[in-house]
Amino acid sequence: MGRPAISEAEFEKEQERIRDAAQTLFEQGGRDAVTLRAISNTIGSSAMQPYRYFPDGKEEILATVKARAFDRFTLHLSNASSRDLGDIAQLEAYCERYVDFALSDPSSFSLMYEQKIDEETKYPELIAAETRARKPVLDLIKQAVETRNIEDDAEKIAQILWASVHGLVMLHLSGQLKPGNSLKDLGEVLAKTLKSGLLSN
Amino acid sequence: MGRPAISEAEFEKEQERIRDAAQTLFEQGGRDAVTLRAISNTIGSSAMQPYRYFPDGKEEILATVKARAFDRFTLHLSNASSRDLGDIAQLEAYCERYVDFALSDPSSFSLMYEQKIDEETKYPELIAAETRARKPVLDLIKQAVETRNIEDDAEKIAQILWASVHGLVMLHLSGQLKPGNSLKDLGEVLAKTLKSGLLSN
DNA sequence: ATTGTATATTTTACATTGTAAAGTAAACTT
DNA sequence: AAGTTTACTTTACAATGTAAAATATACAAT
Repeated sequence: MGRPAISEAEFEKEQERIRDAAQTLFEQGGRDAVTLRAISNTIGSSAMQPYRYFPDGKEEILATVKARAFDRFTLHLSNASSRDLGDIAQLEAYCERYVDFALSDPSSFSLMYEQKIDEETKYPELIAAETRARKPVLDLIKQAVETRNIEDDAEKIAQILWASVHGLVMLHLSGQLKPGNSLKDLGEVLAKTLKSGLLSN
Repeated sequence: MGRPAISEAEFEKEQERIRDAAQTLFEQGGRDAVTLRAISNTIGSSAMQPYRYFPDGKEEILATVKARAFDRFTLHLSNASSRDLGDIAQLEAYCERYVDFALSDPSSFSLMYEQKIDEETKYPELIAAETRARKPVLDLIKQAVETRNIEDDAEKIAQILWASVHGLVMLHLSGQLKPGNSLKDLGEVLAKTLKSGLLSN
């Protein structure tokens, strides 16, 4: 009795339409362009419609856009692994890919790493997506650490490598690197320094 | 002829009251608590009053709050330099101070490094303030590079050191470091790695 | 067929925000 | 006393997120 509830598949399809709309708006006009009215306008519905599919409203919608950006990031990074390279060369390739992504889609990158308090606990999917992105690098490092008898914890090494590149990119994106030194140059110096630092243990 | 214009000193005093109000609001309730009505309420004026002293409105007011946060950061870092320590030990002290600051006032730190497009060109004072914070570290590194005949560019080294610590802290603040490894531990591994990497050249 | 009811969607309404524009007050000169 | 310039307030408005109410829809039961 009553109007039939839509199927789960349809529900998810509708979620996807909303997320697509939000993402397009984000790409075209940045964060501020993502409003519920703009989204609903795009999908041809009332302003309240998105709430049916994302009860938390705008915050939740943006979280899914973020998660998707992380997925693109993961994919982009995974293209860096060429099995025929040595582990160090592979790590360097990851580093380059990381920078590539941030430069090719800086607004997505900024969105991914913007800091909303407690968002990570509210949307664990975000943390999961970020972890997925980092995993290949971690695995590679674990393997390298084993091969080379490096004494440090592989996980810690992975995190500091990731964090170093991350910091470089973040400072670049917020315009706080000295203009003279390109990101590429600095990345090379960083890679060289970390490499010799790790191998000399 | 006409009501007398207030003196420059008074103008700046009024700016300071507004900035103080904004800063207090920020400290107590985060970014969202900083509204023009809350500010004007605090200083006992109409909502439009702040515009007299900051024509660009909210954005400009927040930029001054940011700049002041950078100044506090600079001060905090400057307390790290003990002349009786070696250069490496001093660098490690800076690193520790950096982390300290971010952990003791994470919301200010986030504000300082949040990414508003084109803000740096609109408010060059912000970039200047960030440069001031970094300068002691840069000087120290320049000196160390000279002393030790390291071949790399001191400026580049300074930037990658700064960026590495920055990245570590940023990831920590956005909850994206594995919970197991404390920031302190990772900072030590990072410091050790960079140190041996730089000195082995 | 009509009525009832559960679900889906829209309409309406409201509080909050930044800020433009118009209005008012104050203090000086003439 | 009148005029003018500066400081400040009041009013007004558009945009936004979203709660609450209203409506539409599609089935079941009678």
